[in-house]
Amino acid sequence: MRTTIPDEILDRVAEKFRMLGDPTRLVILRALMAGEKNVGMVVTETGQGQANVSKHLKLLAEAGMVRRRKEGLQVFYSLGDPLVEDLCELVCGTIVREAQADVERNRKILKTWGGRS
Amino acid sequence: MRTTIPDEILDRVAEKFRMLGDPTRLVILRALMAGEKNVGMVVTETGQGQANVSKHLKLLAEAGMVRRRKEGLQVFYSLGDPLVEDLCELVCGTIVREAQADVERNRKILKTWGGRS
DNA sequence: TTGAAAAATTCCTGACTGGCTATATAGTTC
DNA sequence: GAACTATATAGCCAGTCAGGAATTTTTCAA
Repeated sequence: MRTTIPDEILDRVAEKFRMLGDPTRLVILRALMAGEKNVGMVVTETGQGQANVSKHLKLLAEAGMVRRRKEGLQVFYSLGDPLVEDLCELVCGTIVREAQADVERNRKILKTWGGRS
Repeated sequence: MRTTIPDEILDRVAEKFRMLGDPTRLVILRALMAGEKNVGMVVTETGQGQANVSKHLKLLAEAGMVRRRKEGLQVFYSLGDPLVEDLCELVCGTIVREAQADVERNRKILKTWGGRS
C-alpha cells in the first residue's frame, strides 16, 4: 500500500513541482546538474537575463531545491539534494516512452494504410 | 553518468511538472490514486466546484497524466501510468526529511539555549 | 575614497490561470 | 419529444508570475 499525500504538506509538495514547472528554471537546474556554478556562468550558459536568473535562483533556493554559497563578489549555486535529478529522470523516461508509443502507433497505421508517395 | 534533459522535450517536462504544481490538482490526483472515479465522485471528495474539477481533469488528460473513459452519462477518470505516484512519493519523502532535519536542528538549539519556562 | 564588478532588488507590463456563475451539450428515462 | 442528470464549455475577474530595464547593494581593488 502506497502512502497518500498528507493534507498538511500538500502546498509544499505543489510548490516543489511548481518550481520545476517552468522551462527556464529547468534549464537553470540542468546547468547546475553539471556542478556548482556562479550566477554569471548560469547567465551565459542559459542565455537568460541576469535579473531573471537571479530571481529564479532565489525562488529555487527558497524552495530548498538549490544551495547558496557566497564567495567574495560571486555567489555560487548548486543542487541541494538528488531529488531534482531523480524527478527529471523519471519524467524524461515517461516522455520518451510516450514518444516511442507514438512512433509505434504511426508505424502500424502506415503499414496498413500507407503507400509510396 | 546521468543523462541530461534534451532541449526538445524541455517544454513537455515542464508541462508535466506544472500539472502537479497546483494543490487542487494534487487533491484530484490523490483521489484517483484510490482507483477510477467519475467526475461527480471527484467533486464530492475534493469539495471543489464541478466546473473546476472538469477543467482540471481535462488539463490532466491532455497532459497524458489521466485516462478518460466514458460510460453512458458518466465519465470515469483514472491514473494512466505510475509516474504520478512515483513523483509524489519522492517529493513527499524529501519534505518529510526536511521536516525531520528542522526538528533535529531545533532540538539542538533548545538543548543548548532553552530552559524551563 | 573612488571605481569596477557581481548579484540582488525594484518597477513595470503582458500573459496566463484558478475559481466562479451561467449556459451548453450529451445521454437517459418517461 | 420533454424532463432530468452528468459533464463540458464559455465568459469573467482577480491574483500570480515571467521577463526586461533600470537601479541598488555588496564586495573587492587601486
